[in-house]
Amino acid sequence: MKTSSGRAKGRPPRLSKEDIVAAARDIIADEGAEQLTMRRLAREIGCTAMALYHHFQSKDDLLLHVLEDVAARLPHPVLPADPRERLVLVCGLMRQAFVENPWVVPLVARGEMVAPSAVWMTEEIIAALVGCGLSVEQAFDVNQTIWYYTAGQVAAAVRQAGEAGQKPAGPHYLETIVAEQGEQRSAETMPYLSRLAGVWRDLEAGYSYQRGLHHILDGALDPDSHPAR
Amino acid sequence: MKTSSGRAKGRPPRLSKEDIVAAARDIIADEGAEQLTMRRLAREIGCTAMALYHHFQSKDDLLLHVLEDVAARLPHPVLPADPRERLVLVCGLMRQAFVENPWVVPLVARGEMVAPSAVWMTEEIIAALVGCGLSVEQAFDVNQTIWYYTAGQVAAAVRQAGEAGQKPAGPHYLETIVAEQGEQRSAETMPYLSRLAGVWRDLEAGYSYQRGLHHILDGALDPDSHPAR
DNA sequence: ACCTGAACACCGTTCAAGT
DNA sequence: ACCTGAACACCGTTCAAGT
Repeated sequence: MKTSSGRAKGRPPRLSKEDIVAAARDIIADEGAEQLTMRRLAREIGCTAMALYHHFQSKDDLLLHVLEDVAARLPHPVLPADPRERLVLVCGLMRQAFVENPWVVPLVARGEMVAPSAVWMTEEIIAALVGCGLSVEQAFDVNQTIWYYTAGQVAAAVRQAGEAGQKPAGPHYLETIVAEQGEQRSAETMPYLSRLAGVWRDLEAGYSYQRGLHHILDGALDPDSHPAR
Repeated sequence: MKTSSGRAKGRPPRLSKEDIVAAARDIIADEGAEQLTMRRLAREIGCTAMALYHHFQSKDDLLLHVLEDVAARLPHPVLPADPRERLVLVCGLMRQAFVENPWVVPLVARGEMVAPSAVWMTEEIIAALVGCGLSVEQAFDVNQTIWYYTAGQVAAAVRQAGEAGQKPAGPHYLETIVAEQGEQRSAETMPYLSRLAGVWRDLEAGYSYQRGLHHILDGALDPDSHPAR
């Protein structure tokens, strides 16, 4: 019942916010966020770029709506009772959501944009941390730590996935550095890195987000690790 | 003795790579990385934008040289003998370097650019982790975890610092959400976040990178946390 | 070899005008 | 109220030409 007062005035809209958001979402999904420009979006919809500004204040405003649209479609499964299991599962869902929507990572990491439909994850994480025996303040702290870790890990994972798409994965920069300054000298100045250079990519591929998360939880849930503040 | 063979041919260069890099570094330091454009840089130096392309393949190539220049100027103090103390100190230096040069965060986090002059930090971290009793493979893993955490934390810290500069720090988005859907309903659907919304910024300001790092180390250096792989 | 001038193919956004 | 057309103020980069 949104027809506020009397009948609608003026020209009836040909474009709806929902349609524009949906079209933007499709372009990002199909061709990546870099391909989403106001002109490109307008071409897809069949209007001029300027018509979009009648529905959204700016491109950022539009992106905020796309973000909320994506967040509203995220899975919200039933969670296990054990708080630590809940924690690992929700963090995994959060990470998965970012991996599948890599364009939101820089926006959300910079803290400029947030989707109301996704805050339940943070609520669950803090609640589960409290369930593990932390105070609310401690839970806030650990939630931050987890978030920073997750954001950084996803950024790196997205990068690797992007690289895998195009090039035949040339030599890692560490190999280049070792090659440039010579193996002899490299082994002296950076013994570990010169050994690891060749297998760096393999080790990277074997990295487990969940294992790292468990390390953080092991350290953060230890009662001794939280002095009175 | 780089004058390879015979005397120099052609027109003597008016611009040097070093001068261009220095000018670019100054612009970024004074006005931020967003202000560095090829045209702006050329104006500063007193040439056309196109002249720059005779010294660098692209803007990215130029940025790579600026990055290396910055990395080469980072402090490299004597480190304590105790491996855990070394770890915390080197990570602090790394974080500090990023906080003081926020423009490198997205570049390095995406893994596209790396400065040879800064790899000693990674070498020290891995060596210290081995000194704490880990295998090289385990040390690699934990180094990744630390790196992800650091990258994410710095990105957030830089954001906050940027916000503090301009606006009088409007309400946090959590407060906005709570206000929009009502305190009553918010307290039901997200009890912890509705309680934390008002003090979120204060808690954020009280977050300690070092404390989070210690949590990670506590968990990761525990012998039980590394099953055979 | 080193640098210039003009141009290409883009951006997000403003603003006056049309229906 | 809704949309168009032209324009503004930018980008990074290419390419032929000058010295």
